[in-house]
Amino acid sequence: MPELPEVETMARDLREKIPGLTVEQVRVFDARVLKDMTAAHFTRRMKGVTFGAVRRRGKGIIIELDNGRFLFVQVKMTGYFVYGPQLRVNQESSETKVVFRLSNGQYLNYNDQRLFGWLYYVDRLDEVPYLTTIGPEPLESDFTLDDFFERIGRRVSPIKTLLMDQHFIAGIGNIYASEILYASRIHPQRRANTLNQKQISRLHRSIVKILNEAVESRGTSMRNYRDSSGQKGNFMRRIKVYGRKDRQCPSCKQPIQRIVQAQRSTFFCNHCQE
DNA sequence: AGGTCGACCTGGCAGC
DNA sequence: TGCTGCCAGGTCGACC
Repeated sequence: MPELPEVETMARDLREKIPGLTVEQVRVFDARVLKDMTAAHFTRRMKGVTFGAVRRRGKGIIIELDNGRFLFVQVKMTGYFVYGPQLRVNQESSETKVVFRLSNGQYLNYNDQRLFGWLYYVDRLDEVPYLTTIGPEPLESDFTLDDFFERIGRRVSPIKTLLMDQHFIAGIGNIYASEILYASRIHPQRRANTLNQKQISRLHRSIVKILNEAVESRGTSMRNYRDSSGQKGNFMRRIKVYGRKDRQCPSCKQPIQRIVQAQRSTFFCNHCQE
């Protein structure tokens, strides 16, 4: 899915567009995206509600509602929003699962090809297990080197796997884990507790730098990802290793390697990363 | 406690 | 042209 930078882009786009707008009509095309709720129930709850503040936590989008409730969205691998005028029926994407008609005459579609994503309608955010268990936000001030250093030293799992563990740190997924480790010159199979102080410091700096740059670029579009206007993210151009097996390392010109860790592809340079 | 693996889904693409 | 198998920005729960 969309990782932190892509979800941040989605949240920022929604924040520009939907606060203050009221839901006039809801159409559910596939109720499998609704968490613990039938289409009828969801429609009844959402109709007449006005959207409030929008924010991101980890890879989730939190939308406040004027009735004190929340819409929480986990887009997982292929979920995304489309905002704009109504599409004619035969132009509507087969990926469109839920459509909200808004009080300004515009439409907000939730699309999701693989149906892994979820829309939660909840009374309180602590009803969402994901939100109560995920780790620190890497772009917030409480993501300090001291704390990171202290926690990383207690973990024995390979560093790539650990970076993707949302309980350890929120928001990093498969693309940025590879990119961050390349920038840090750390081998993805290194056990977390074997990293020295210098490496941990480089890793901490790279996490913040890469994620910030990717947010500035409105994310990465390898395949499916699009923003709510249908545009691709621009960080693709700055990808150094992800998806580039057998291509040259930008630094040493050796071929990029692909391995599988925890059932996910990892890309790295065996020469530059140790 | 912490790690690994299958399950949840659809669709694009390479190879035969 | 099929067909098969592999691959895909994620997370949860069952198992060791």
